Amino acid sequence: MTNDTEKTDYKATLCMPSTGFPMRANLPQREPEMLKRWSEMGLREKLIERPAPAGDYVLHDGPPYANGHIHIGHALNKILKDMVVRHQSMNGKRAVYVPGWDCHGLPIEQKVASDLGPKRAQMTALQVRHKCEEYARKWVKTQSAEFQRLGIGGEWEKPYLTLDPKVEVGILSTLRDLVAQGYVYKGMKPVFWCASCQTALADAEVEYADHVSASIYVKFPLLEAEKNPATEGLLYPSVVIWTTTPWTLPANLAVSLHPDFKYVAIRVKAQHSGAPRDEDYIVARDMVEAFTTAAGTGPVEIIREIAAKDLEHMRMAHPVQPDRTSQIVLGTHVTLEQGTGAVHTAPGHGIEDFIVCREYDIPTVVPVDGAGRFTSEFSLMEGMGVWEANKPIIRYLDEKDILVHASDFNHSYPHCWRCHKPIIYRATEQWFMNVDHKGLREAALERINNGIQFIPTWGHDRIYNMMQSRPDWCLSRQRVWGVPIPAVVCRDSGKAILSTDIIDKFIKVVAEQGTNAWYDLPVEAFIPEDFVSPYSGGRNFEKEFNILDVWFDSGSTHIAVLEQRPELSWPADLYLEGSDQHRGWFQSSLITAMGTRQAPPYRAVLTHGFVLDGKGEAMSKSKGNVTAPEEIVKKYGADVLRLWVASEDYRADLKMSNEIMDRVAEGYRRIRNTLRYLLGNLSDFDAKTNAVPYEELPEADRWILNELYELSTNVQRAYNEFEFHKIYHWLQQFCVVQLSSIYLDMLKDRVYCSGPDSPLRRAAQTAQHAVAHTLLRLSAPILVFTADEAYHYLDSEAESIHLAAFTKPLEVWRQPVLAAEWKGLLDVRTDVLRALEEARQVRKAIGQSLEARVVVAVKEPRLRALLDPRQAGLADLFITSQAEVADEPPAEEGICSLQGNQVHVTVLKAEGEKCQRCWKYSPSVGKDEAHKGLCNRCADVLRRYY
RNA sequence: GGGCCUAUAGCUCAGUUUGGUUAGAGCGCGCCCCUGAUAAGGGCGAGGUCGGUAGUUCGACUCUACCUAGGCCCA
Repeated sequence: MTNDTEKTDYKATLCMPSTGFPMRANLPQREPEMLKRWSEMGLREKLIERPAPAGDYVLHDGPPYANGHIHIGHALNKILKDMVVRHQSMNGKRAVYVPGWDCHGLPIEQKVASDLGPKRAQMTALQVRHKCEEYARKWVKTQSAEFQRLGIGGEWEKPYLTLDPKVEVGILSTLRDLVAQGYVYKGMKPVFWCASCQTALADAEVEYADHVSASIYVKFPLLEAEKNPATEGLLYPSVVIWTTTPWTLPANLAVSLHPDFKYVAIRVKAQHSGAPRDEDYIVARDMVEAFTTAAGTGPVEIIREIAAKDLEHMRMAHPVQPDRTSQIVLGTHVTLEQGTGAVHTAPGHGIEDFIVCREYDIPTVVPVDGAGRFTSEFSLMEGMGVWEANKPIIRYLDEKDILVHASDFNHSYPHCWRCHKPIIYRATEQWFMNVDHKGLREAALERINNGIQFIPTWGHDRIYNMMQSRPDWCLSRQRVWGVPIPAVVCRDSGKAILSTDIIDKFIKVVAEQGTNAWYDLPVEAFIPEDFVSPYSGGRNFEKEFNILDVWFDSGSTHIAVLEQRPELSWPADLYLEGSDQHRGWFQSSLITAMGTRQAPPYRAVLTHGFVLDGKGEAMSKSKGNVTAPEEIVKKYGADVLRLWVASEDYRADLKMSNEIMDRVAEGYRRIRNTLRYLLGNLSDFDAKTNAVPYEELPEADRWILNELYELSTNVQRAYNEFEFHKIYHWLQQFCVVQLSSIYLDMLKDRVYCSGPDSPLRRAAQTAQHAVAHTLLRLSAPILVFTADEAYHYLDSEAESIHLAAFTKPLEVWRQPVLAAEWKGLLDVRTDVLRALEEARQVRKAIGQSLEARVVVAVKEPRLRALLDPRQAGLADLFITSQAEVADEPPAEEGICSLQGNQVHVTVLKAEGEKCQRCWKYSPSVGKDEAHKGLCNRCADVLRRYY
């Protein structure tokens, strides 16, 4: 045959897809180019300026910390936010996204200090603050570029920074409002304290190292034991405690027992004034053996069991403060891991001690000064350092016959990260916010129950439980890098004052000079003219140098940013952060809002999980399983990273691995290629002049439009419900199944062979045009780069897909009856394809399905009603050259036959010769005088169009 | 130790709300076709004791309890 030349000739008469949209995405290179284009065309401005018929949508950005490069969790968070914002924007809302940064706080101060090294000691607070600002701004710049590279759209030129004086004013005015309403008080709280550096330490500044402490068992003799039936009749009864910090005994105010533990009195041979005598010790029943062994008491006898409750409130002689007593309290912090089940409790030196004593209204006593020396509160050893005091205290206990046993004890103990000396726990004065004042806690809980949408819903339980049990908020930090708490001390009375008058004056100064003014200007600059100390009536003040907890900074941004910026509004429609923020930002923002505005700062709270490795374990440097967003962007491109975010269900934790990313990249490729094919088929289509009215579309086109209707409806609903992973799977599946496998495959003959301007081809293009437009819009919030790139090939005059709106699918597209019928047809198709596969793979009788003719045999009326009216179109559906419906399988054997689930299928050789143009077999081939190698359809097409 | 969450094919997800026929999809994998979507496209197929155990029930992936593994936040 002379086919070779002939084939080539006819290929030129086919309408093959043609597009400049590349198959290979090359995203790492192309994406930055698109960012540049968007910036040059002023996409942001256009988005903001265009009319917003549906109103505003405010997603308030939780500020990341301005320290270090962004990690995968940041990327996840920002991409989710971006998808929400873009979706809202395409829904006709004005969704201005103002990114923010948390710029104050210890980690930056620490990093700057370690960069400075020994120089730090010579620098003033102001100089350090300048360095910190410089450092924070550097990382803001870096992270901003990294976020933008991910395609996150936002006000990157004017973000909010918590170090910006405008924001600082907002933070301070939040504090002012709380002070005005009486929420803020000064109280005590135990903190880590380095006596050598004379400073408070944050948890992050503490390192643990081995340390040898004194381990002692001490008797607390019960007073008035005869008056309590529980202890009546015991011999010299005392409660025995165990401690490794003898120096905290002077601060002892109580002994804690666990309310649920069983306690016993044991009879012990003790020494008293140099002579032996029987005494009864009270310890936890389960600790008797451990205690008697460790203390070497010898054999003991259990005299009686005693419930902890029956001992509550009993008084005991104080071991080292003769003019004071101690009392028994109950607390669940008591454990049976070590000791006696009775815990020495000094609220000035332990957080749990502090908490349990607060419940009993026991005041906090701190007999230790900032240098770690005893004050006059412990006159016996006033001026002595706590570490030197251990031995004399033990000796004193022994002399008083209340020491049961003493030994050395080697354990892990907190040390100062800077001077490496052991540190102490010491209660200091701090500013607090009372979360129960004016019923704030109850009001917040009420609003959590009513009026805030939580996505997923269990976010409600989480924040509710936390809000229910959280302690007062410690607002102050003894640091330099932050918003100063403008409190002053009245020199005459020694009392601290936090006054709205002073805060107001400070705010005015901050608006002009920033918060550095607190360090720069004399205290007089902040004292209003007629202000006098409420304690002394004098005007003799000095500044306090505490800064606000950084959580207060970010917890005030709903006021400092949403209320300040004209393009934003209060409250936010949505806060969207990781699930750790139930304790963090969600809560701090809620508290400040309830305190100052009596309402929550957000209408909805969405939380996402954390990014884990392929095995589902947390990423950590030590495990070496960390994936940086930069790596993904370099290897696959930002759109693939975004598609990964969309593909995973963020309500649980998300997994990332090479395999997962390869799968997503594959999914991306399929979507991209499907788009490319659609664009290729539409290259010569002008919707204005070529579109075919819906009523004139062939059934297959109406079917795909129905599928498109379903897709569009479902996807838009999923966007509204923040279910992005469903969108990914639906888009992917639509491209692969409905389009590639079914519709586009069966369309090829019509599109390629019918002739460029034939109604059949124009009809196919009309449907594909709708598909392409819808698909691009639906995917635009996720595939920000790819969707826009493709959009320009679809409509060269359009500026950007991101200025387009989601469109409601046309109601006429919805054809439930047709859809149900086609479901039946496609089931028949499945049977046919299986038969064709047997003909191909087992019988080796055909290659292309066009080489076959199929006979579908079935009697069932339901199926016949489906098939009979469509006989003419079945070959197209099956992509065979011929297809017919019969009552019985044909007499001739054919290539193979198969009883499928729906119908019996016989595969036969196609009738006639192969048309050299459309490759279908037809008896009409050879009949046309002018075109011997063609079927009559192709011959007609050539005459008409070529 | 406490609060909240997760666990369905190698991977990502449906399904479970109101317990009920052979638990679905896409990707990947195996085999095949095509070479007119071609660093593409199509077909067929093999993969799951629904984390484990016990219980409720005529019947459980679905309900209950406990356990295991993992995550976040606390202690």
